[in-house]
Amino acid sequence: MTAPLVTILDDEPEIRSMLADALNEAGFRTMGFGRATEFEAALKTATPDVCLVDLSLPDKDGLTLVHRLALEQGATVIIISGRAQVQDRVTGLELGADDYIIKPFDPAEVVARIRARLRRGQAAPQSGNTARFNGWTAHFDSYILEDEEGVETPFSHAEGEVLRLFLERPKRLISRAVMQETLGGAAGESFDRAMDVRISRLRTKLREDPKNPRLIKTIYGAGYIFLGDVNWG
Amino acid sequence: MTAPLVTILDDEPEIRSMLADALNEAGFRTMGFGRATEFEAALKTATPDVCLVDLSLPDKDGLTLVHRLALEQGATVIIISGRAQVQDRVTGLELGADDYIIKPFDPAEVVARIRARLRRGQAAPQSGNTARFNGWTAHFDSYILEDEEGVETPFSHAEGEVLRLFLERPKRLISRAVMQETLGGAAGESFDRAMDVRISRLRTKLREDPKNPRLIKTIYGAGYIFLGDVNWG
DNA sequence: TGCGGCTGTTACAATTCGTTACAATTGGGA
DNA sequence: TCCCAATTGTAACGAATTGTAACAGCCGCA
Repeated sequence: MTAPLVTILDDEPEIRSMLADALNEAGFRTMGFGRATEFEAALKTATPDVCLVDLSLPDKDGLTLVHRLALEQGATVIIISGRAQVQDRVTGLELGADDYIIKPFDPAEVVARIRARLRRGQAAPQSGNTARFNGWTAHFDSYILEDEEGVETPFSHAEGEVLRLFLERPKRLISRAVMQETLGGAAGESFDRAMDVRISRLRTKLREDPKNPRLIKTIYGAGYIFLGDVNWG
Repeated sequence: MTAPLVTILDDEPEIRSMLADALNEAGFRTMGFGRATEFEAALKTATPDVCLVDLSLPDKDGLTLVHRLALEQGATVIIISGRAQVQDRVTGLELGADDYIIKPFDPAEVVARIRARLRRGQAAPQSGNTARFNGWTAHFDSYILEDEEGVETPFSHAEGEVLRLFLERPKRLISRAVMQETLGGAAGESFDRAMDVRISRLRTKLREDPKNPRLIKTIYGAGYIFLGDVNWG
């Protein structure tokens, strides 16, 4: 599967390259344009998944362009603008933009917002759905745990909740209380043994030696620590 | 069609009423809550289209709640927060929020952003009667499901309803209740097994491995998630 | 009228997951 | 060091949920 394509339409070269760098690093493909006419020409051959558009363009009215993009192309459009008035934002969104980001912005936020848009429809580049650790690969979108040799073991929803919690906080103590709250939600108070059973089942799938756990370590009287080296994405 | 339902979870009554007023005027139905527990109780009977959530709640961690909402309920979640740091916004969005609005905000912008989200959700069915996903092509006008190699399998009306529902809301949890409502209409409570049978038949046509479904995933006790990368058109 | 496809119902099998019971482990104090 | 109570691991059980094969009614059509 190819990485999603993000187009950047902004007349300032520094902003273009800043965005392109951040997006490339996050696993997107990018194309940058300084003028609306160039951009429109490129649209005839490429079909971007997301269009970042600066409203203040030298050669064209940005809002009209956004409107056309949203309406005709059905593309995901995110406006980037120096105009911070509420009225500007409202009209931008009403005209069909999916988001409105104000300059100056942090590239990390732009990436996060693009991912949030893509998550709802098309494929995001493995944004938060896959984690690698100590030879294992956990696929949270397909609920599959993958071996070093590629052997696949499915895991259930409940097991996934526990695993995700561990992978989000590696090498830190996770107290029993925190677990209870994160997982059980409004669960019953007294029957916290369900927690232990979930962990036990997860350990089985991870082929942990009970006497010598390498990944999920129990801290007597406190909670658990996940010891893997986690890499998301 | 009834007006979309927006829930407001914020511990400040003035903010709740300000949002509720603006949203009602814009034609939405609203429900307000001051505590996470009340809100969670209400979720058992109501299915909101959009959830506005303030992160600083008196009785619960807002981020965890957002994560659960997005993951398990499949709801559109918009965070409203006083925390303006980029890192806060990024984590909020990564945890599944669809948008992140910073206090103080203008109600008009909130309305515009909610509309932008809902527009996306409803635009999909309009955009065509053919959908591509993971090597398959579904033709809803001719009731034909097409293989990577062009092999055609007809599907029935009932199967098409389920498939369309999935393709319109990919990668989101679709609760059993929502399915029931969208499909069966005024179906009886006790005979909801028809749902399961429809899904089973659809799975067969999609050649899913029952032990290891890659497209239609069951979430025990909650509903289903369609995992394909959908492209309408 | 008979046939065939579609779809809901039913029944039973499989799965998930919490609960329980009991075994194993830990750590503090006698 | 040994003992004991608290804590944790996990096998086994069972209730709830889900999968699906088989059956039956319905409808359109030749």
